[in-house]
Amino acid sequence: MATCARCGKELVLPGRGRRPLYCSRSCQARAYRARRSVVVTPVREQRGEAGLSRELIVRTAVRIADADGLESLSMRHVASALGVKVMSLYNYFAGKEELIDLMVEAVFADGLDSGPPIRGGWRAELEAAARWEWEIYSAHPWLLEVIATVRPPLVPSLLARFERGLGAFDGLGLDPVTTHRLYLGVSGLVQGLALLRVSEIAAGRRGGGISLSQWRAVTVPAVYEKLGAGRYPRQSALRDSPDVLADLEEIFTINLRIMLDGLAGFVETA
Amino acid sequence: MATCARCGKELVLPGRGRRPLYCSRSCQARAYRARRSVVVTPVREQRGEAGLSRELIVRTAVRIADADGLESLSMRHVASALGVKVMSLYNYFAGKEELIDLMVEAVFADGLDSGPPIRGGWRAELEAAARWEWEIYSAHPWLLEVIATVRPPLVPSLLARFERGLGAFDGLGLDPVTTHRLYLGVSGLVQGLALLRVSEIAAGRRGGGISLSQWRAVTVPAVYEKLGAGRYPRQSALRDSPDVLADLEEIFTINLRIMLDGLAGFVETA
DNA sequence: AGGACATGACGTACATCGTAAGGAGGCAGA
DNA sequence: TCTGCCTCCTTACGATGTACGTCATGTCCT
Repeated sequence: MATCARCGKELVLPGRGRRPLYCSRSCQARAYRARRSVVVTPVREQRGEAGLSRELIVRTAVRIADADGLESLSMRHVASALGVKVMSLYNYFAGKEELIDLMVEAVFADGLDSGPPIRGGWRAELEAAARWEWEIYSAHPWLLEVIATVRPPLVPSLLARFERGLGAFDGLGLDPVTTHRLYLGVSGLVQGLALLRVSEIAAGRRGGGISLSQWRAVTVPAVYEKLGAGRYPRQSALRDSPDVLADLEEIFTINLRIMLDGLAGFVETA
Repeated sequence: MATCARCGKELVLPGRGRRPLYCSRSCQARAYRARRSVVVTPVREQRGEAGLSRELIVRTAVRIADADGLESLSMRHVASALGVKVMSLYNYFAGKEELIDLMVEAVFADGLDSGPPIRGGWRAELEAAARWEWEIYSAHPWLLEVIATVRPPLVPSLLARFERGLGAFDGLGLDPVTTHRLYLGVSGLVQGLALLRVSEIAAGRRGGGISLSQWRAVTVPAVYEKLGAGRYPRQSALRDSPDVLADLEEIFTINLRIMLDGLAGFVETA
């Protein structure tokens, strides 16, 4: 009397080979899913057949996150953008976290190998790395939300970028730990300034249909007013200054220069 | 024939005064809630009566967020920590966003007026402001998540901090726009480096019960391995370096010094 | 004194989220 | 034709934020 290889129920039909037997196709499918663990092998994709694929799903998810922000990146949203039902996505990813990991990987890998390595000494190389990171956060603001809320995305392409950034310090005679610290500083400055853009964009989205400047025009004076006119003279002096979002490139440029100046002093004395 | 002041239905009983009349207690309550708009006036609280209060709720929410992170800050969680049902909280806040605003306000206001203003020139003042911001993000890692995902929290205490920070540049002869840019640079560096801590902590929480170092020990070599041993020599050299989390104070100190050095050069030539 | 209003705690209900569990059926090889 | 591999699907669950309405208190005016 043979039994089902998964649920143990007795089988009416005796098995003919030495393969496992299942009491139903459901039991068989479930055993299959348990067997293949987390890593999905996209077979159809290799054969170039139509239908879903990890890459297609990731591209769609990135497009949604770019346009509407991370908060509207729901599995249902992605699925419906692909004309597919939600649970179909789970044939390609273990869950939303893995999808986001792959989104990060895809974005950081984009253009990774393009162009020759920058020449011109550590300063030019570092500046190039910083500008590249800056532009990625500009194009994909959700990246910083992921970094801030979810995890340090230890994806290969990010490690590659990191490695290239560390390489800027080659030949300066610094020890690895110091190199690491310095590069984290430059990268931190970029990320911190990029946060300005992210939060401004998020604020704009939150304001409903109104533009950012309209939103600011409403709330900022209200806050100032509530606290007394003369209490914040320095910020009041900024009322007619360019909007932070409009001034962002200038802010980035001037502060990157300052940081690199400081670094120059450091490597000279070291 | 009088009508309900809210829903317009005809009333059977004619009104006797000139007050608005309502067709039911529900209509009256709803009109009341609409009338008091967003700002809630906590009357009981003033009288020192027991029960809920905005401040108590905010304190509880901050405690939860400090301990378990922003993602486990749910209204139900806060309510149950207070021994209260969920909807009771909505008598004190328009919604979760307002609660979070007040959490930010409370945290930034804490210790705002303590101590005399720092003397010792712009550099000492800036450094003090940066260190203070750094410590706040250390104590309340969820703050950066709020900044990154939700909104620029234009709460009064934050504006006050900002104003004080801008004040460090007083007397240097810089124009307001430049001052603004420079301060955003220092603050950006602090926030960017603080992101390191936030993401490390989030990663640790994500790993379930295991500690951060255990998690790293598992995943980081796995990533390295998958990509070939010699492909990331500079990061491989860091394998035995102190953990980022352990090294964070050093990373902050050295990079703040570098940034301030760069700033010194800037203000001298300006 | 009596009734209208202010205030706050609560129950119910709903849409949306991630995703676990399992079923239906196309496909390829035996 | 059968069997296992693989994909897509339906159903369902628990958690979330919160709209709406109800009830029980106070408080105050007449």
